[in-house]
Formats: sequence, C-alpha cells, structure tokens
Amino acid sequence: MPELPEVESIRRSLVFLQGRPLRSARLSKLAPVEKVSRNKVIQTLSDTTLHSIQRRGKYLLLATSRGAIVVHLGMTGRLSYLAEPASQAAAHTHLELSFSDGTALHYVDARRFGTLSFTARENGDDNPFLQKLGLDYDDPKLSEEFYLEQCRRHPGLSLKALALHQGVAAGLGNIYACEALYAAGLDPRRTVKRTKDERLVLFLAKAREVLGLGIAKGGSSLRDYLDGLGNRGVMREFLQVYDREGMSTLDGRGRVRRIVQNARSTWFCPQIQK
DNA sequence: GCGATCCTGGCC
DNA sequence: GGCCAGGATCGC
Repeated sequence: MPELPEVESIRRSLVFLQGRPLRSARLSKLAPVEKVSRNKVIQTLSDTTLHSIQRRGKYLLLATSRGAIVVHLGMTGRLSYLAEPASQAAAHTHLELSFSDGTALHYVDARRFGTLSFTARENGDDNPFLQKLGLDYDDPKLSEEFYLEQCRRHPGLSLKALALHQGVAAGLGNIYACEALYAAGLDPRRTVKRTKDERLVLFLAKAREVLGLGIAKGGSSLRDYLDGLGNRGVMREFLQVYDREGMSTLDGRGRVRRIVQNARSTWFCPQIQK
C-alpha cells in the first residue's frame, strides 16, 4: 500500500512518540516476522525507550537502545496510535507496543504482505531488506550521475519497472511511478536503453517533485491508507493519471489508458507520454 | 526480465 | 464468483 509519501506522513504523525518509555511488546501468532526471531523483536521493544522513528524508502525503523525493528507495511499495513489505555485492538493487529503511560502503538496488516525485521546498526547494512535499497529519492546524495549509473545497470527494463525498482532508488510505488512518468512525458513501455540520459534525469526530477507533493498533501488515501493518528491524506485529488482509465488526465491535456506491466496496472496518457 | 505466489477484503 | 488492490521475493 504505502509509498514514500504515505510512509513519511506516518513517520511525521508519530514523531511525538520519540522518547516515550516502552513497557512491553506483543506479537500475534501470524505476525510476519522475517529473518529474526520473535523473541528478538519483543526484547528490542520491551522495558526501554522508543528513541526514534526513522524512514528509509518505504521502511520505518522503530529504534531503541537495543537496535531497531524494521517495519514494512506491504499493501495494507498500518501503524496506529492508541491514546486511550486498554483500547480494543483492530482485526489483524500483529504487533502491540504498550507504552508505560498506557498508550499504545499497533501494527495492523490484513494481507500480511508487510514484514517485521531487525537491525542492530544505524545504517541498516546488517538487514537483508535495507541492504537492497538504493538511495531515497529525497536524499541529496542521490546525484544525477549516480542515478544514471544505477539506471544503466538495467538496460532491458521498461521505465515503469525501473521506477518501481527499489535498488535503483527507493520510495516510488505504483501511484507515484505512474504520476512521475506522466510528469516527465515518458512512455512507461519505453526501455531504459532506448532512453537518453537527459530524459532519465528529467524523470528523477519529476519523481522528486511528485513525491514532494505527495508528502505535502499527506499521502494518497485510496482504500486503506491512514497516518498514525487515523488521518487521511488528500493527494488523491491531485493525481493526473492514476486510476483514471477512460477519463481525461486531471489537467485535461489528454485521455488516460490502462495497460498491465509485470502484472500491475499502469495508467498513462499516450498523447503526452512518448 | 517475467510470471507466479504470498494473503484478505471490497466491489461489480 | 471473479477481479482487483499504495509490494516484493522467488524461481525459471
């Protein structure tokens, strides 16, 4: 579900929890814990303090003095703050963090496409998921030159597949990939090797723009997404092509078509995107 | 590089 | 009942 703007909006909605004392952590039977023991997850988050909440790509890191739990929200994952002590847990709650003051933070994921894993290190290079991530789109260290280098390692990919590749650069998902390709005027079916440097660099700039707007609008609430306090984002009202098959682009410059690439829908405007 | 696969739920 | 969904890993 959530892409960089949604995950960043969740992070921002929860920064007030930094420094709050943690009492205990509980996992559900079906909790999607990967590459680490359930005990490690619980120990990391019990009888300590939640030092920080950070984001890397679409991952959130819940850090304590013992390391960090790395949360991926998959398609339907949510982090939800409960201000009322002893609140009822929602269906599909897989991790319950209880703070000493009786408040709680729950990780909820119906489809369980998300993951909970662990890192002991600040940079996350001991975590198999974070290891594979490229630099964030919003990372100033992601220069045009470095981005081009990454692109050229995947000449056979379509631009849509390139956009979704988290190792090239991290943070785009289906919504913002479609939107950034539209903004850059690029046909999602075009391959990397048939795309000039200047057009790839334009895509990078547009991706940054679109993601920035997504953050400013609090993310796109389509079906499931809510931030950590249960608030919706309004980015949906600004999407030019996503989920607009048969309609005009939001700005009225052309008609939107839907195709399927790598088993995922792509919405684009053939008149604008070449 | 691509398709199948992991899951649940909502909508037609 | 079938199709679709803000994702990513895994095998060919």
